[in-house]
Amino acid sequence: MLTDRQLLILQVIIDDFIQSAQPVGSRSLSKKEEISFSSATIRNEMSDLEELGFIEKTHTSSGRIPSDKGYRYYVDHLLAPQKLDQEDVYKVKSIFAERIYELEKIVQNSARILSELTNYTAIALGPAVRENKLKKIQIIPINKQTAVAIIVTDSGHVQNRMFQLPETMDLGELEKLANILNDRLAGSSIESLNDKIYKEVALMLRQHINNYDFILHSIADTLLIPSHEKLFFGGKTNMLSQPEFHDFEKIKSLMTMIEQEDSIYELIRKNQSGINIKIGRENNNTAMENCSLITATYSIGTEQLGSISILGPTRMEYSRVISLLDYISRDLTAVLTKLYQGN
Amino acid sequence: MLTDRQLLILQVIIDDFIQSAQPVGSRSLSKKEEISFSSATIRNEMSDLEELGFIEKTHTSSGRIPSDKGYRYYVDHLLAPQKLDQEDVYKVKSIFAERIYELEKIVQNSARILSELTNYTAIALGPAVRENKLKKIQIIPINKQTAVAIIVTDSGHVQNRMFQLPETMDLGELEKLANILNDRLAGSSIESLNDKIYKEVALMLRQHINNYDFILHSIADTLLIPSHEKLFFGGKTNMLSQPEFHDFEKIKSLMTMIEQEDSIYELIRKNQSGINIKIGRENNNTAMENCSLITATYSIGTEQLGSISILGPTRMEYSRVISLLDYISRDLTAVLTKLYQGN
DNA sequence: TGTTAGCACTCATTAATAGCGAGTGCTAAT
DNA sequence: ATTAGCACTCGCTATTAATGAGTGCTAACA
Repeated sequence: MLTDRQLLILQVIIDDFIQSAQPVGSRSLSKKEEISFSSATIRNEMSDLEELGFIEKTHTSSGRIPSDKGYRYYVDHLLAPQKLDQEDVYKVKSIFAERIYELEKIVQNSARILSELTNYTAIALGPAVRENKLKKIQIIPINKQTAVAIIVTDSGHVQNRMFQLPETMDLGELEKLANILNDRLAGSSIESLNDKIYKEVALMLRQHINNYDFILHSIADTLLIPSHEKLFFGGKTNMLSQPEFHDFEKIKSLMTMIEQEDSIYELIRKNQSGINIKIGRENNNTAMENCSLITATYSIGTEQLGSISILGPTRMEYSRVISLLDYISRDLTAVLTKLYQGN
Repeated sequence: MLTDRQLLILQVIIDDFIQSAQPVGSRSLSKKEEISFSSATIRNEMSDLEELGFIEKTHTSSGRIPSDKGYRYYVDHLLAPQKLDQEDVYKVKSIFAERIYELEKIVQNSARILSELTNYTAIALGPAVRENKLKKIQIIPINKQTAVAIIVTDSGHVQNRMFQLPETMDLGELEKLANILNDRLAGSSIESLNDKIYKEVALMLRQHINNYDFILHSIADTLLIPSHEKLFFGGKTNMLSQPEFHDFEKIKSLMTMIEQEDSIYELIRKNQSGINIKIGRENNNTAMENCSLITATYSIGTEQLGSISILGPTRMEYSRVISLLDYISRDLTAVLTKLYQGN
């Protein structure tokens, strides 16, 4: 167990390093007003803290920097929740100022604002449509060979895809097709559609529609949900300004990873509701070794919809970011719940 | 006018620099097999070429590098069109291998493949919907207060937006609204819709729809086309690997510009059909000082739809990039024309 | 007269060197 | 238990010198 003095020193080291990005030495620590003992005492304590794994040296005679473990302890035990100042609150509120009814736009806005507020990179995972219910399927012929299928969910999400028509299909038959699909599938969850088409609708189609086999797969494909929800980014290039990324290999691997939606999705996928914090190597990703990721989820009622994350250096302003994320996600949840609860 | 020998030297300097990214000196030039005169002679010629503005020195005793003007001359007069090798052709063909009916996906694919083939950044400007004709407007109520309007064009493009309903609006009335809109607007170009709604449809709506004024603007907004077509990117981070961008300020301003869709749009907006080449400062953008942009347009029939560009360092493989872009854009135009011509 | 050999000069780059300063660990005195 | 003191480490910066790839200019040559 750490003594009070060790805690104090750890906290001051981390606060200082977050601010300066420079290793913190015993002498400069001893000058701080919070600290009333000599640099020699601090050196002894730092030596212990290092042995315990909370801080590290960059070389034998350097000052100390926090380790992942140090940040973890800081985040779990030492963090004083920061009050947002008026300007922050004002900016966050502006996300909801416009009357926007599309979830995606709101979420996208949140990412942008958040990145501006923090100067880090914001990543928002768009609302899941998996559990949305099908409102309506429209099939609209474009020309003799092609038609576009449009599905609309009960949250107003629209998704569409073109497919090829069999030669012989006429308008009446297309309409019949759409009717059957709507009769059978309206109200079903989006994620179940593809399944249901084969299990419950196929037979019906076979009876009523010519060229049934030709069109079945096209339709089924159309109803498939994308492998993951949309990702929205804000401040993708902000990390270029962080001193820890003034190293070409580091920035390159990070930027390349950010461009790869799959790996980003992998990073932010599983999150319990509330605030989730992954520090440095906890992210299990070499490109993220010097980064922390803080994620907050948003919901409608109790149903978790998506998440908003901040990606910053491990030397991140945890307190501020957590406060902001917490605030935004609560607001987002409240607004969305009010808008969409109990359709 | 340049002598043949000067042309030869200019060409060899540029070819060498494109390959090596290092200033080219007289001695190393004299060793090339194409060149059969002494380094002293070359120095004299280079001195002239510099005076004429085709090449530059990085410092008083350095080798020469091509200037923007040098590249421009090279591109306009010296470029030998390069034959694509089998592998390139194969990869380009793969863009069209899948049976995809959505223009946007094809264009997006082109950008990705092109960036992989060149290791530069590819930017595709999606198909313009401005001149598409309206196929159908659908209005689908989501709940008591909101509905989603969906418009479909004759090319299968779908665009949708949610809007708020007046309290008193019932289903029948919504349907009536949709019918009026379809009657009046089907077949009109997308860019004219917003206008027409106010000029030609407003009166009709006023007569038949309660709360006409409430809904008019919502509908009109929905029919507004976005300020510019979609942009698709490939290889956004490729420029990080170019030696000319191993400078933090440069890479930062370039990446930041790439993230700003507006400025990218500004760069690639106006292009005559065919291949367009902008070298370095010709782009009129400080972040692009060390970049060239080569753009090819694609069309359906003779109607220009969009463009595909390659953004690379001024020291770019012009010959190869031009060949690739030319090839892809022709293919794209051919495929699209075949698919969509004369709906 | 166009070409080339030769030479003095420039400048980026690299390696070696030294001094500075911020830091440490350890020891001994308080 | 705390602290003053001291030797030591190491990154950083500046200086210097050597190297080498390049230049421009001049004079000789074909």
